[in-house]
Amino acid sequence: MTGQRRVIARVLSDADDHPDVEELYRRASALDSRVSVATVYRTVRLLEEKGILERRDFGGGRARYEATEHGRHHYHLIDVDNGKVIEFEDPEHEELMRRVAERLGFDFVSMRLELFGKKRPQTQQAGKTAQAAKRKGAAS
Amino acid sequence: MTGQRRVIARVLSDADDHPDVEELYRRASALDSRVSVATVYRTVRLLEEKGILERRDFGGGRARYEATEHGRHHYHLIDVDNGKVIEFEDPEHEELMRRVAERLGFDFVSMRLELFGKKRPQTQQAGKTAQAAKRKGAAS
DNA sequence: ATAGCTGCAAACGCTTTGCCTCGAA
DNA sequence: TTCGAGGCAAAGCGTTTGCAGCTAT
Repeated sequence: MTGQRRVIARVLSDADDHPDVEELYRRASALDSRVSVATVYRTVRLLEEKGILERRDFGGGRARYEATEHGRHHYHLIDVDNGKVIEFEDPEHEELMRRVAERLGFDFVSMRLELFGKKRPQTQQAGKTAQAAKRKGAAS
Repeated sequence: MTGQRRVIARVLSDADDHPDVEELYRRASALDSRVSVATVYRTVRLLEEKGILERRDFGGGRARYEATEHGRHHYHLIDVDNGKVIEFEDPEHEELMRRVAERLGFDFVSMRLELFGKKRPQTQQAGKTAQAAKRKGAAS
């Protein structure tokens, strides 16, 4: 394992948001200026194949990544005004979809679910989820 | 309105599947060899802006289109083995997601839901939905 | 006649890849 | 020393666009 791969892996495991390749490249470059975008692409693909990382597509043309969560799945709510991503759980959901697939004569393989919303301005009791999201830069 | 736009519009309204631009171009060319891909792209974008058409992204890099349905929404189950798309309804779903958004302090704007599955081989009682899907070529 | 549409090919944005060098083991 | 990893730049892919000519109205 080389230095650049180590750096990229570190950036990825440190990230608690959903960076795209450009952002990963930026963060990795800050730690070690020798990394190139090509290596970020290659590393990210490698880690995805190993199941360590998951590629997400929130629209907007670029892939975004997050560490694979073993256990509870979560879904994403994208703020249409600023692209920020809020994670949420919905335990019943997968079971529901599993039944739908079954009803259609299919075995459930996976699903993709994204919610798009606008922050409700009036009631400010959004809770810590929104607060946590607010801390990061644009498009977490 | 020119001939090529008419042809493309016709191909689109005739389609009961989810063609991508390449496929639309193929079908339109068969009716009128004067159409170009650029025009297909332009027309499809135009119709989407007018709300007549909806762009879908089922993964695989290319956009796919279907006529806007006024009224009941539907979702898509993609057969991972051959890319075929089966539509299904789930009336409660949107209401469910609307509540999730609300709980997070957001107004629901839209959602994206895709199911990926493998056709179950044993029980052959899949029903007409699967039958209907079977009639079309690859990737409906 | 004229505003708008079309075809063609070039340009674009993201991602991949060929090739040759470099570095880890 | 050897073989995989990395850098760079070119290529690839779907999509968009500039430009000049053509077409409905």
